[in-house]
Amino acid sequence: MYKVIDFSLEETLECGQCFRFEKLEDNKYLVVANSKVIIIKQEGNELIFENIEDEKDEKVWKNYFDLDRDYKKIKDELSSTDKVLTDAINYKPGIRLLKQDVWECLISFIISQNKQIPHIKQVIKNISEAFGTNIGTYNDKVYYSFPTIEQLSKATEDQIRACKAGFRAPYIIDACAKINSGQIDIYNLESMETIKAKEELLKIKGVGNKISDCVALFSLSKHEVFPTDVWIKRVMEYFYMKEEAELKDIQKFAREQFGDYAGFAQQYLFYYARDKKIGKK
DNA sequence: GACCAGGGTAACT
DNA sequence: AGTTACCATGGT
Repeated sequence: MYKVIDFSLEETLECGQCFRFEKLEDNKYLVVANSKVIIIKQEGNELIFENIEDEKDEKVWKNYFDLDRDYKKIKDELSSTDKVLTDAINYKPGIRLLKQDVWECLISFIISQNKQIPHIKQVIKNISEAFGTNIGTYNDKVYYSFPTIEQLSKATEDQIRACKAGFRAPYIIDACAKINSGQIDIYNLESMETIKAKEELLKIKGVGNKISDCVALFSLSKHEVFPTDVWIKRVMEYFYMKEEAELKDIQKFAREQFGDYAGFAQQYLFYYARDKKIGKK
């Protein structure tokens, strides 16, 4: 059990950064990550892990939920920049940026392109069931870990297509080939400069600016990047640019406006825009 | 049935 | 170097 502040389990899981969770009840979730299934619930400012084994495990999940970071400081600093962002922060003040595994995060966001979140979750589940490891049962349902690099590298393009990945299947094959061969060392990216890490990720087919930004933010702790998807584009044009803007101009603006915490700002704005359907018609 | 989704590639000017 | 069709699949 932990005391948590500036944290909402629901907001953190539902804000679109991760895909392997199920809502069991209000403020109670099943999460699949770190090759484990955990049941976690929040009661006020208490966070309760129902099936955690030892202290080492606790550390892993504390790290996963980014519980040691001072979010009040981040939110205060971001709130001082402008009113729009203040509104977005106050709308979902309990969001935290998860620390996700870089391999799973990369493949997940390759799958995400041009897809809605429920579909993304389904395809990742299909792939895990097809190639991952049985990691336990809950409510008579069997859960599978996200496949390792080795496991997924055994898959054929047709098998991945069968998981409903569609045209993204060859991209996943390419990622497996480049990573399993050692050509790209994704577990070394965190120690690199953001630009260098992105360069490496961009070598993979189907990985462009947005997906590499998501990996950088959600698993490499590169908190200054500003992943710009359709929703972020809309919210930025609607509130800040006041006209249609190009990707590079939006990202440049965001870095100047939000500074080194641009990635956090992005996540508050994303949830806000998507929930309120900002700029959509 | 048209349109869109946490985009990116390749084939065009 | 800048635009544009197209890529599978499911929801609205």
